[in-house]
Amino acid sequence: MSRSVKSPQLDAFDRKILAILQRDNSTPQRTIGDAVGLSAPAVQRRIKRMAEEGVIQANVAVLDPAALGQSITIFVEVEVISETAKQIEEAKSQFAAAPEIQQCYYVTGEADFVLVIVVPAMADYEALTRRLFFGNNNVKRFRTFVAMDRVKVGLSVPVER
Amino acid sequence: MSRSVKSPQLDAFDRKILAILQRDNSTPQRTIGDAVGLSAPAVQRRIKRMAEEGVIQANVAVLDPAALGQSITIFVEVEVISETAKQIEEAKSQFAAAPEIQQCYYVTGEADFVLVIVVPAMADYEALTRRLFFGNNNVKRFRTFVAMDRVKVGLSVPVER
DNA sequence: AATGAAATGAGAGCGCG
DNA sequence: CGCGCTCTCATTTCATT
Repeated sequence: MSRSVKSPQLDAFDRKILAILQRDNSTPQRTIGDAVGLSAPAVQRRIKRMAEEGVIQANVAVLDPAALGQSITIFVEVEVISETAKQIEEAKSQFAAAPEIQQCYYVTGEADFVLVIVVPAMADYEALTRRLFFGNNNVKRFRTFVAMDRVKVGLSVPVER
Repeated sequence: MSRSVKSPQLDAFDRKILAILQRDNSTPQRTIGDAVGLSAPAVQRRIKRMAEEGVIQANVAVLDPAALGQSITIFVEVEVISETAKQIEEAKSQFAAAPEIQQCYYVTGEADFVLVIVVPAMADYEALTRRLFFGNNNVKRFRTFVAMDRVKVGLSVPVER
């Protein structure tokens, strides 16, 4: 469920702060203040407010998948047979529950779902397909794309107006 | 360029720490220590080491695209005409440079690139396609999938063995 | 109503055993 | 690796515009 809680009213200061935090959230508030032209407490209040409003959703460490033995990134388009609300919800929760699935989008177009998957080896992906796709009789078809290069990876949002 | 600097030798403590930081990197070291069974300084040393090794690549804030007026997420498969090294590199740097493109992967399969794009409105996506795809005569074809629901979004890597 | 300066407190960083 | 200290930085208070 996507919840946009409030009407966030972001001014130019807020956007500059977000641009910095999005790149490195360990930046001291003092440093941020110098960069945007505010004092540290002012920066702190704005950050707190935006966290409460949900503009800042989380503060996370970005890890190197390869270092964790998860070196293969795979894209999958999934097409389902029946698109009843119940079955779509079922598919959503099933995909969301799989730890190998980093991202899952419900989409329009020639496919119904797009998945981004990270696994240690192709054998693991094969096992996953058996469990998730072949083991689900509502899956009509799926197409696999194996990533050879992660050209650009991130969840960064353009902040400028 | 993907740089795996070292052979990181991660033990069970490291993995537990990473699992926590990946969810919330503002967690106090003391709290992490209690959770994994180590003292705060030990946790700190491990975090520092993993940051230096590149296992921890960045510490970032995750923002709500909708709150920033970027409410549409789009998935695109791009197929190119000529796949010479030079032209692939050219396409990579072009895609990497566009701020609307959150993620770009070079893939095997029926497409050559997969893109994840975030824009304020469809008109912006249309403008982007004109610039990036129709304006590039090495692009043979592209298929668009508009996200209706972001079921699962993240860059989380499975940490368990 | 939001800011900045100064005081307080929590947590990170570092040397020690 | 854990214990202690120190010091930076986050957080609160308060006067100000």
